[in-house]
Amino acid sequence: MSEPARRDELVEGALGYVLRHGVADLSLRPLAAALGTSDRMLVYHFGSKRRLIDQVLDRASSHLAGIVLDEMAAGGTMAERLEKLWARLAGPEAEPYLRLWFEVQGLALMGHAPYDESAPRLLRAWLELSVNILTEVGVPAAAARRVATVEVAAIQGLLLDLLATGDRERAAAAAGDVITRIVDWGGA
Amino acid sequence: MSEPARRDELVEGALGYVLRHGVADLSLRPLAAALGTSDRMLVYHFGSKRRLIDQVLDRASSHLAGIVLDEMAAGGTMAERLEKLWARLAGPEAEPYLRLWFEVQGLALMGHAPYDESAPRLLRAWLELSVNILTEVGVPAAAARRVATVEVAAIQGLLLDLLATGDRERAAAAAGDVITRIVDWGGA
DNA sequence: TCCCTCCTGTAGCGACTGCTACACATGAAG
DNA sequence: CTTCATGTGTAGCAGTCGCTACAGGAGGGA
Repeated sequence: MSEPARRDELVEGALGYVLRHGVADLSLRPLAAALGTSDRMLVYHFGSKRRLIDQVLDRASSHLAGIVLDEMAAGGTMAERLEKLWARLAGPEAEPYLRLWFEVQGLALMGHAPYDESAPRLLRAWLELSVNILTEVGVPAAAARRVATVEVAAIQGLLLDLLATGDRERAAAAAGDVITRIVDWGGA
Repeated sequence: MSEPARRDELVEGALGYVLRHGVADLSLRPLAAALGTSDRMLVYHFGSKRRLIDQVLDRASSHLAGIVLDEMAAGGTMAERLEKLWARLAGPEAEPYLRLWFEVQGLALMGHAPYDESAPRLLRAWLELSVNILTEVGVPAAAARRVATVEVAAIQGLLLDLLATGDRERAAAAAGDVITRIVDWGGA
C-alpha cells in the first residue's frame, strides 16, 4: 500500500505534530500543512484519518513501552531500576509522550473510539512486565501482583500530578519515598 | 441573565449527558435534542458552548470534591477514612464522574482550552485537603506534604487502573495495601 | 388596547470536517 | 513510442460546527 518509506516519514512527522497539539481535535488539513503536504495526500497514503492516528499512536506507545522495558529490564536492584525509570519518565524526553498518553487514556475512559481499544493495552503490558520482573527477583506470585499494581499506580499517579501541577520537587521526593517503601515491602 | 431555574435544570441535564458521552466531541445540537430543546436555546441561556461546559464541569468537580471532603473530614482513624473514601470512589456512584474527570484531565494536560485551567484545580484542592488533615492528625508539615502526595497519587493511579482494566479485585486489594502502608508510614 | 419584556422556532451564515472525483505529470517496462 | 502504475494538485461534495438574524408568541402593566 503506497511507498512505505514516504509513509514512515509522514507518520514520524505526524507523531511530532500530535505530540505538540494532541489528538482530540486533530484535523487533517492543519496537520498536512505542517507536514508540507495536503490532506489529499494523507488520505492517499493512509486510507483514512483513523488509520493514520492508529499508526501514530502505535509509534507513541512503542516509545513509552521502550522506556519502561529498558529501565525495568536493566540490571541492578529493584530500587535502582525504579529510580532510573522514574528519572526517565519524569525527564523532558518522555514528557510530551506522557501528556499524549494521558490524553488518549482519558478519551478511552470516556469510550471514544478508537482509543478505547488501544489505551488499556499499554497499561496491562506495563503491569505484566512488572509482575514478571518481581517474580523473577524472587517475590511470590500473589504478592508480585499486588506490589506491581501499587507500583505502577503510584508512578502513574505521580506523573499525572507532576504534569498537572508542574511541582517537580514534590513529585520527585514522593517518588523516592514510594520506591524505597515498595522495594522493602516486596522484600527484594 | 435569563431564568436561573431553567438554567439550572439545563445544566443538570447537560451534566447527565456529558457523564454519558464525554466532553471531547460534545456538540450542541445532539445535546439539545437529548434535553428536549434546541441549540438555539442553549446558546440563549448560557451565551456560548464554552460557558455551558464551564458550568457543567463546575458541577461535576463539585460532586467529586464533595465525596473527597465528606470521607476525609469524617471521624475515625486515617485508615478508616481512606478506606471509606476508596469505597466511595471505586463504587458505581462515582464512576461516571471519574471517567469524565480523567477525560478532562487528559485534555488539560495536552493544553486544550478551557480545560487546562479548571483541571489542575481539583487536584491541588485534594492535595491541600489531605495535607491539612494529616497535619491536624499530628504529622509534621514536611512529612505531611510527602505522604499526601503519595496518597493522592496512589489512589488516583489505582482508580485509573480500575477504570481502564475493570479489575476491581486487584485494585481493591492494592488500595487496601497502600492505605495500611501509608498510614503507619505517616505515623498516625 | 398597546407596549414591552421574556422566551422560542425557523432559517441560515460562514467556516470547517473527512473524504473523493478527475485531470495530469512522471518514470519505468514493454 | 506506447502503456500503465504511482503519485499529486485542484476542486468540490455532503455534512456538521458554533452562533446569529429575524419574526413571532405569551403574558403582565398602563
